[in-house]
Parts: sequence; C-alpha cells; structure tokens
Amino acid sequence: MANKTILVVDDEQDILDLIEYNLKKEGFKVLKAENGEKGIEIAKEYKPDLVLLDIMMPKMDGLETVELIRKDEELKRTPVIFLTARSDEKTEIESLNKGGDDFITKPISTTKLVSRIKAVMRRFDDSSEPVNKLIAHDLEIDKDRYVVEKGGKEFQLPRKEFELLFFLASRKGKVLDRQALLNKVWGDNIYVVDRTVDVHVRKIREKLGDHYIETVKGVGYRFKG
Amino acid sequence: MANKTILVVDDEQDILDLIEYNLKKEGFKVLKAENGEKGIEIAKEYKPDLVLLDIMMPKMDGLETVELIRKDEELKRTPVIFLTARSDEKTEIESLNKGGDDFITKPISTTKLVSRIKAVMRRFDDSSEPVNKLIAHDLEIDKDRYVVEKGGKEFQLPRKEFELLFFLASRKGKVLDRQALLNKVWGDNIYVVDRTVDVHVRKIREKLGDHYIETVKGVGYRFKG
DNA sequence: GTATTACATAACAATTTCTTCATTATACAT
DNA sequence: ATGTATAATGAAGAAATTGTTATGTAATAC
Repeated sequence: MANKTILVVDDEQDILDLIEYNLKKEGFKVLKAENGEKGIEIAKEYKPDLVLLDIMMPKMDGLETVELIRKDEELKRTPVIFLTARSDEKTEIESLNKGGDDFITKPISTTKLVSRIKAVMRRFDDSSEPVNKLIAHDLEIDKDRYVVEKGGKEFQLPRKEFELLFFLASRKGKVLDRQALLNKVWGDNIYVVDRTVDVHVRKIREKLGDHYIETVKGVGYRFKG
Repeated sequence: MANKTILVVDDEQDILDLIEYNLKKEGFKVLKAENGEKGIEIAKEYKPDLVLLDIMMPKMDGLETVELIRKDEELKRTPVIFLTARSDEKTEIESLNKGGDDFITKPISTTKLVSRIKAVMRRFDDSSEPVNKLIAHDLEIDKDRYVVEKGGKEFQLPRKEFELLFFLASRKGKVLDRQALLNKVWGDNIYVVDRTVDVHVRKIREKLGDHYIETVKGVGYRFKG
C-alpha cells in the first residue's frame, strides 16, 4: 500500500495542505492541484494511483473533471474519491455515482479519509498481492499464521471462524448477508444451511468479544468500523 | 483473482489448448467447449466466472451464443469476451451490442489476453460495485453499511425503516403513494395494510427528526428537496 | 484405535421488528 | 366554523430474526 501516489484537487489551500500532511504521514506520495484543469494536467503527467477530488470548485468542478478522467484512455481506470461538503444541496451527489468510486464529506476525519483511501485502493489494486495481515481496532488478523492477536495475546481460531472473521474484517463496515458470506468463505457451490454462519459468529464473539462483529437484523453481519 | 473459472468456446482445438495452457499458468480453472451449444450446456452446469467466445464457429456462432447467455437468468451477468480473427469494425460493434464485454482479435498475445480478462473481471467483481450512498440535506444514507449518519452521529435503523428512507431519499422531491412504497420497499406480492407505511414514517421521524419526510395529504409521502 | 477438535444442523429461547387497530389530532373543503 | 377525510399516535400482539445450547458426525491428533 505504501509508495502510492495520490493526487488531491481542491481549491482551498488549507484543505490541500491538511490532506497532504495526513497522507504523507501515512506514507503516500502526494500531488496537489488547485483546480480541475491543473488536476487533469498533473494526472496525465504523473498517473497517480488515486485522485481525491473536491466537487465544488470554480471553473471546472469535480464532476466535469471526473468525466474527463473517465474519457481518457490512460486515466479512466484511476479510482476517484469525491470530497464534498455535507448538506451541500446544489451538488446532486445522487447522480454522481457514475464516475466516482466513493465520496467523503467534509469536514474530514483524517482517519476515515485514510481508511477509505486504502479501501478503494485495495479494490483497484492490480498487483493483487493478497493482503495477509489486517489490523482492525485492537485486532491483528494474520492469515499467514491463522492467528489473531489482541492485546499481546494470541488466539488460535479454527479455520472457518478465522476465515469468516478475516473476510468480514477485510470488508470493514460493509454489511454482508449470510449467502454472501457462505459464497465467499465456504465457497460458491458448497451447500450449507445459512444459519451456520450464526454459530460461527457466536464462537468468534465468545473468543474475542462481541464488539467486533455487529448484527444488522434482517440483513446480515458487519465488521464494526 | 485466482481461483476463477473461465469457459473457452472455440471450434479450433489448437486454440483451445493454447488458451487453456496460458490461463492455467495464470491460476485460472479452465473449461472448454468446441461449439456454442456445448458452451451453453457447460456454462449452465458450472457457472464460469467469465466466458471467452469465438465469434466464427459452425452451427451456432458466438453472437447467437451470447444472446442465449444474456437471456438465461443465471448466466446473464457473466462477462463475455469475444475472440475473432476478423478485425473489421462492424463485427466488433455488433458483438459489443449483442452483449459482449470486450473484444480480442486473433492472433492472440497471451499477456494481452490475460490482462484483458483480469480487467473485465475487475469490472464485474462485486467489490467494485457502485457506491450505495446518498446524501440528502444533512443525512448520509449508506446502504453498504445500513447506517444513516447525521451530524457525525450514526443511526442504526431497522431494515424496513432504512429501506423506506433510502427509497424515498433516492426519489427526492417526488411524491410516492403508499402502494408504490409498499411495492418497491416491501415487494410486489406482499400483502400488508397500506397504513403500515405511516407507522414506519413515524418511526423514522422519531429518530431523525420530522423535517425530512413530508406528508402530502391524500396522496402519499415525499422526501423533502 | 481413541480422544479431541471442528463443523453443521436442529431446537427453542430471547429479542427485535413489523403489523395492526383503536384513538386522537390535523388538514381541508364547504 | 363545522364536518369529513386523512394522518399521527399509542399500544399490543404477531411475526420474523437472531442468540444460544445441544447433538451427531466428520476430520484430525494422539
């Protein structure tokens, strides 16, 4: 994940600097542009791994900018995350889903910003070296050793429990229904009653505590975060 | 990306073997069929993650085959890449219109083949689904997480309430009558008294405040905006 | 071969969510 | 203003969903 370049496009210098500071702290390289036109120029030249794009900008706004990105053969696959002021009525964000891969509302919590960036990058990562170590809250989930570490203690979960936890944690925040979990953890053409998931969730909670996996009744389960 | 199954349909055994060899080297599982009919059969049985389809084949050609795939409820979402010797534009356009997702001309560079396959799969991978998030006024309604955020606070609505809110917000400004809401949120052939909607609206208002959903007396409800 | 562990499933208890209905309040037309 | 239709509200019971425990079987370790 390190060594990736992120282009930040925003007309407010303060925000540009703030984001730059936080991303550099995380090990990203950061490029800056104060409007859409310059953003496109820089993107074409440096091919960033991800673009953070403010929606409200003078001249060329974020929506126009992303359209240009999506039309450019070399840039079209670059993930774009929008920045937007919450309760910003003028920008019809509903319709913008077409070109963006996520969006984040200002004011920005920097931890949230970084974790969203990482999540989006993971989705787009070509090199696809599988991630074998997840850190979530106070858990360290190590798939190489099939071990979960928490507060200096090591927990040895059985395979299914471990893989379920790992998968949930790798989609942190997203609600996954039982069928999706079965398909991804158990395998596509395995036939198991879907309530089996419940029992495994319970065992995980028993061992690690019940504040990691949340139940969304009627929908599925979600790793907190 | 590994562990995916690819069905290759081509009438030339040499090409079948060549592609199989290269895809297996990349870690894909490979199924083979020497004509469209068999291809469909195998696809129905094994549900491959992607189909490589030669356009020029005796009996049923690739275009017919993809039409059948697109009509089959279980297969219609399977990505299809066409193979063809012809490099003329008409065929290309026609095939993409008929439901292909990409197009590769023979002779095939195997690295190109693999990278195209990966690209198409990435487009279809469910992790890169569009973002299910709405912003309306000061609400952030996130269907991935089944959470509503307002002023930094997260609200966990029960399923029906959430889905009702989401649906109303996704049609911001439009008045929807109770029956329409029931059909869209509850489902077409579910029988519940239409006043049930009222109760859910009330609960949403209780939790988030009553200035989001407006009542249009004698007609239905409308998300403000 | 036996003991142990992991796994899937079923049963039922606990909980939450959903639906209904009766009552009260409100908007609207006359 | 008054009456009528419609919606809001409160509260109860039904339905749905999940948590939990127990049990049988398969896989693995000893």
